[in-house]
Amino acid sequence: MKKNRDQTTEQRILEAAEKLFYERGYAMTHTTDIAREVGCNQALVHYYFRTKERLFESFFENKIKLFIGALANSGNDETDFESKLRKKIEAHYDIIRKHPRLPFLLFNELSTNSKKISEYKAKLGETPALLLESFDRELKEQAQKGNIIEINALDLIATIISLNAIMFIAAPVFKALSNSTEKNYEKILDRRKDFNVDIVLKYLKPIQ
Amino acid sequence: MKKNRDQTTEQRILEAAEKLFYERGYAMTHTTDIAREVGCNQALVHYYFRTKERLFESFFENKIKLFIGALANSGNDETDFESKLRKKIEAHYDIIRKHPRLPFLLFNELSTNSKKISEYKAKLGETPALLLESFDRELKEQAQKGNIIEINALDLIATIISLNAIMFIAAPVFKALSNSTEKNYEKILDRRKDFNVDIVLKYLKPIQ
DNA sequence: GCAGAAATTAATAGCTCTATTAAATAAGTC
DNA sequence: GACTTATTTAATAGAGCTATTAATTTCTGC
Repeated sequence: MKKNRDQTTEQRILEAAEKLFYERGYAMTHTTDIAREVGCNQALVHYYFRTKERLFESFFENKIKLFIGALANSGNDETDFESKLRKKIEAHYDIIRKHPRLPFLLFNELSTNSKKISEYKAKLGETPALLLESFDRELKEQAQKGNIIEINALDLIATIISLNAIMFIAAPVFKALSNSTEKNYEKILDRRKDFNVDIVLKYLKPIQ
Repeated sequence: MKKNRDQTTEQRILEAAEKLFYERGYAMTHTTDIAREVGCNQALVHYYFRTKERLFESFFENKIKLFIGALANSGNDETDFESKLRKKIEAHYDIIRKHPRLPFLLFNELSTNSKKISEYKAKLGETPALLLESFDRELKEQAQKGNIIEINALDLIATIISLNAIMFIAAPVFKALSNSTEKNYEKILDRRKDFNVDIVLKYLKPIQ
């Protein structure tokens, strides 16, 4: 246990946990596995994080922020609404591509653990609701200007998230279905980003 | 253990398992829980299904067929391509609404268990690939006729599946985010079916 | 280099879960 | 009703998991 690749043991445990939680989810990842992955004693995992639950929380919160942040914070410097939206979709897609198992884990934890929803709701307070409202207003404005059709924020966000996540959530299925090698599938993923932007923007475009 | 509501014990076990597997997934559902749900001894679960794994398989296969079948078999009697596609999307959406946890479970099992992919690939043989090919041909035909833009089958299927699944996969999040009561969310789900048809058909429509 | 703090390990208690086995009960069958 | 088979239960082996504790090693400042 001295492979000190410039990382503290705590960091290495967190990383190993991250990897395994992504791969197998919470229930199927054991502190024993994490220790084995790191190459340390299993008690050490508990020494640093006390419980498996806390360890999980440690990385889960960051990931949620990453996921939401991509949509909320990207493209806000664009003046043109279409460019702004495009940037948001692309940034969100890029984050997911970097963390392909993230959407899945996110939906999983938030839907099997209904406590967590209320926890995060309490923790985040009014912020999400306010963001949603302000996005709703923006969409209404843009619709009145005739730039887009009428749509509510939730529908649009759901659409973006689903389109961006699907190729990763269902990757094994699609890979098998299309007889894709890893490289081939990477190409499919490249294309898909533009596809998603196109489908959203085309839907929003008022009939000419 | 004599509440014989016209069902065999085996069926009742399978149903209880179904319910719990949907709610909690494979790992978090225990044969003990299933027995408690049924109101029988835990050993009985093993008596009928031998292992938890086999019990899981027993219902999982049916569900996969349900999911794929909705897309593959609906609307095929329509002559008009657009109507056909509309029917497929709607049927698929309806199945998911009836089994809201199905997409999630499906993606989960197929992505954590890469063995299963090859298993199903072996079991289903060429059928999926052939279906995909024939759908690809049909899309090319329709594109040549000028009825739709060019698109490959995988992209289209991925789009439909993702749009149809998102409101269910992310239901707890969206419910919390929109401050929806159960009834309110049902209304959102009603609307969403048409929304999904619209967004797909609008994307496919050639620019006029 | 030594005392005290931090990091790490070995060992294990205490649970929980799956699966099996043997015994008990219920349900046919002739 | 006796015999056979099917269903159900109680008990438990055996494995694996989390978390804790106490002991050991490594590090740090003086």
